[in-house]
Amino acid sequence: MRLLIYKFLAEKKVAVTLSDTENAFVKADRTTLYRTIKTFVENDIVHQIDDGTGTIKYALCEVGCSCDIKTDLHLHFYCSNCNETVCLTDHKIPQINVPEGFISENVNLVVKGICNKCSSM
Amino acid sequence: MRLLIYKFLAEKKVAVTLSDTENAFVKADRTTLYRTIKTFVENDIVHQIDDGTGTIKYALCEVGCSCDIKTDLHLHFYCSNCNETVCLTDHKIPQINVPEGFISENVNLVVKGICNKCSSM
DNA sequence: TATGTAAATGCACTTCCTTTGCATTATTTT
DNA sequence: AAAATAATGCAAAGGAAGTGCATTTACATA
Repeated sequence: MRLLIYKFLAEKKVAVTLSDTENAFVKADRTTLYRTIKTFVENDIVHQIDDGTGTIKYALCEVGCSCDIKTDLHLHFYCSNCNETVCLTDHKIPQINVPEGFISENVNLVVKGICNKCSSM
Repeated sequence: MRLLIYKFLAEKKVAVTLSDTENAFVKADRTTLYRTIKTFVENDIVHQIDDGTGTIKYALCEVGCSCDIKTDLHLHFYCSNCNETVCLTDHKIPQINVPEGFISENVNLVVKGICNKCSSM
């Protein structure tokens, strides 16, 4: 099961929701998928993305990704046309300055707009 | 009613959820608050913040804010200790480069960590 | 091979939040 | 004052995340 889900995520180029996975695996129960992905997340195999749509999306981490805040934070692009979220893994998040007293532990950067596929149509 | 809600938002220094507002106005109905805030959002009086907690938060726009992508996008800081989200209006979001073909319309940047209040305790 | 233990699965249910439909009440306009 | 428009409240729907428990499957070891 886990292998199947892993494969599914690997084939998808975009981040998927739990429902997406559910639709892909009609036979399996929602809970199984939920917990499997949760296991993946806990083991840094996939990362969660909150793209502002209200539903969490998941995507495989890059090869060699350690989910480390300093090196592995890339930005995500949410297309408001096709509703897909892609990982722009080559685009690391720039250094963000926070005021005195604030300690930053994590950064989430989502760019919303039209993706390359939709803009070329 | 709208004036009251506006005042409430103005007094709050942090972004609030719908529930927060609900607790502040026990007499008013949830729907009224919801719709009022929605109206505010549509008229660029407040902006929505998705800080990754799963519940949308709202905060007044700055004076003179036109919710314009080029000038008014500031970053938000979510404190994982006190669960509060503050607008760092002085910290504009840096220029984000997206690949060829992508058209960016909006940028959402949330830094997660410990806020100044909590770090000094 | 039998069997005991741990992990994985499925079902049902709960909870939380957002959103909408509809009837009622208030407010404005003519 | 009557008509039109807007605002409110109640109820309920809808979506999604998460949990408890029982059952099944897999695995290791005696």
